[in-house]
Amino acid sequence: MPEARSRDRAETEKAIVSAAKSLIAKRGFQNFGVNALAREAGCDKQLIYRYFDGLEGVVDAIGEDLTSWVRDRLRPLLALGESRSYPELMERLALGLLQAYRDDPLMKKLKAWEFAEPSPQLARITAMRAKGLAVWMHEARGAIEIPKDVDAPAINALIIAAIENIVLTAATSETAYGMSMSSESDWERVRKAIKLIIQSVYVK
Amino acid sequence: MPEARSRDRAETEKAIVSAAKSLIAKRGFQNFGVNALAREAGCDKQLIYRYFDGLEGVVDAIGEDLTSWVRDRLRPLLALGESRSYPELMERLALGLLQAYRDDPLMKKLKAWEFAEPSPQLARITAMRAKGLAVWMHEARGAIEIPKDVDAPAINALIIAAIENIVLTAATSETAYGMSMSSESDWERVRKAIKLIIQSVYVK
DNA sequence: TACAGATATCACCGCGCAGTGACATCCACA
DNA sequence: TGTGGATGTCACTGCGCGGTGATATCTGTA
Repeated sequence: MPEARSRDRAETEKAIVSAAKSLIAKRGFQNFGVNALAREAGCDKQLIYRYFDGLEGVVDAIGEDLTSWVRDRLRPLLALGESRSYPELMERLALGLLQAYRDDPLMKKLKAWEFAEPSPQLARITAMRAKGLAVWMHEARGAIEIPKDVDAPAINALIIAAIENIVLTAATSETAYGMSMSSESDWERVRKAIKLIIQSVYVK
Repeated sequence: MPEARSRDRAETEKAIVSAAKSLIAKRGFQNFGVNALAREAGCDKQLIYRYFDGLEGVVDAIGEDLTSWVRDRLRPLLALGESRSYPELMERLALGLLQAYRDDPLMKKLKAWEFAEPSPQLARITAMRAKGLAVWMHEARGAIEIPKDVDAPAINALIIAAIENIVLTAATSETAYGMSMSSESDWERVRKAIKLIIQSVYVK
C-alpha cells in the first residue's frame, strides 16, 4: 500500500493488484470481493471495474504477476550447472519446492481456492506453475539416465502432490494424516521421508 | 429427498442432513447456506435452526453420519485375515483409499472446504477419518516387521497425501502436475506408481 | 370435543454484497 | 485561457443472505 494516491493509473492498478494479493494471502478467497478489495487498495471500487472489468480481471492480473514465481523460486534450484544424478536433482527440486511453498501464503490460498471453486483463471495460474516443472522434467530426462522401468512423470507428480497437500494441510491443522506437524523437527521428518522415497525409487 | 412431509421430526431431520450432504456433494460449500439447504430439503429454514441450531449443527450431524465412512470403506481393505507383508497391506490400503475417495464427491468437497476455511467441525470430520488410518497403522506395526530405517508413519502420510491431492486435483482439472488425468489408463499409471513407491521403500 | 404442545410456515428485518450512473477534479494541449 | 478526456468519488439500486417473531396446522390426550 504505497502512497499512489496521485492520479497515476499505472500506480493505482499496481496498488489494486498488490492489495488483492495481500488480501487473498491474509484472508483467503472467501471475503474476497469488490468492496473488500477497494477498501484494502484505498480506492473506489469503480476503478476495479474500469481498469480490470471486475474481480476476474484482477485475478488474471495476479496470474500474470505470478509468472515470475516459478522462475524466481524454482530456477535457482534447477539450473545448477554441476548436475549430478537424476534423483539428486529431483531431491533438490522437491525439497526446494517444499520450502518455497511453505513460505508462500498466497500460493497456498490460491491452491485452496482452486480446489474449492475451479475457474479458468485459477486453472491458468496453476497450469503455468506446473508448466515450469514439466519443462524441467523434460529437459532433465534428456540429460540424465532414468531407470527404464520407472514412470518418472507419474512418480514425480505423486511426490509433488504429496508435498503440496502436506503443506496445505499443515497450514490449517496441527496434524496431517496422523503426523504431528507443529514443529520444525516434524518437517525434517517429512524431508527425510521424501528423500527416502526418491532414493528408493530412482536408485533402487 | 423422500416424502417425509408428514410432521415427523426424525424424518425431517434426516431429510435435512441428507439434503445437506447431497447439496455439498453437488455444489460444494460455496452456496451452501440456510436458504439453499431449506430449499433443497423442501422445508422451512426455521426448522434448521430449531432442530440443528443452524448450519454448524447440520455439519456436525454430517460428521456423525460419516462415522461409518472409514468403517465401511476401509475396514474391508484392512481386516483381511491372511495378512501378508506390510508393503502388501499398505498397497491394498492405498489403492483402496484411492478408489473410495475417487467415488465419493462428498468427501472431496469436504476436504476442499477444510482447505478453504478451516473450522473445528470440519477438522473433527477429517480427524475421525485419519484416526481410522492411524489405528490400523499402529496395529499393523505390531503385527508385521518393517525395515528399521524406515519412518513408516511419515512415508504413509506422504503416500496418502499424494493420493488425496491427485484425486482432488483430477476432480477439477484435466491434468495434475503434468500428468493427463482424463482417462482410466491415467489412473492405472497412478496406481502403478503408487505400487512402485511402496515396493521400493518397504522391500528395498 | 377441547385444548396443549409439537410441527411447520410465513413475513419481515437488517446487512453487505455486486454493479452502475452521475458527478467532481485534475491536467494536457489547443 | 478554456476545454475534453482521463482519473477519482459518491450515492444509489436490487438482491440474496442469515436470522427471528408471530402465526397456522396437525395430533395425542384428557
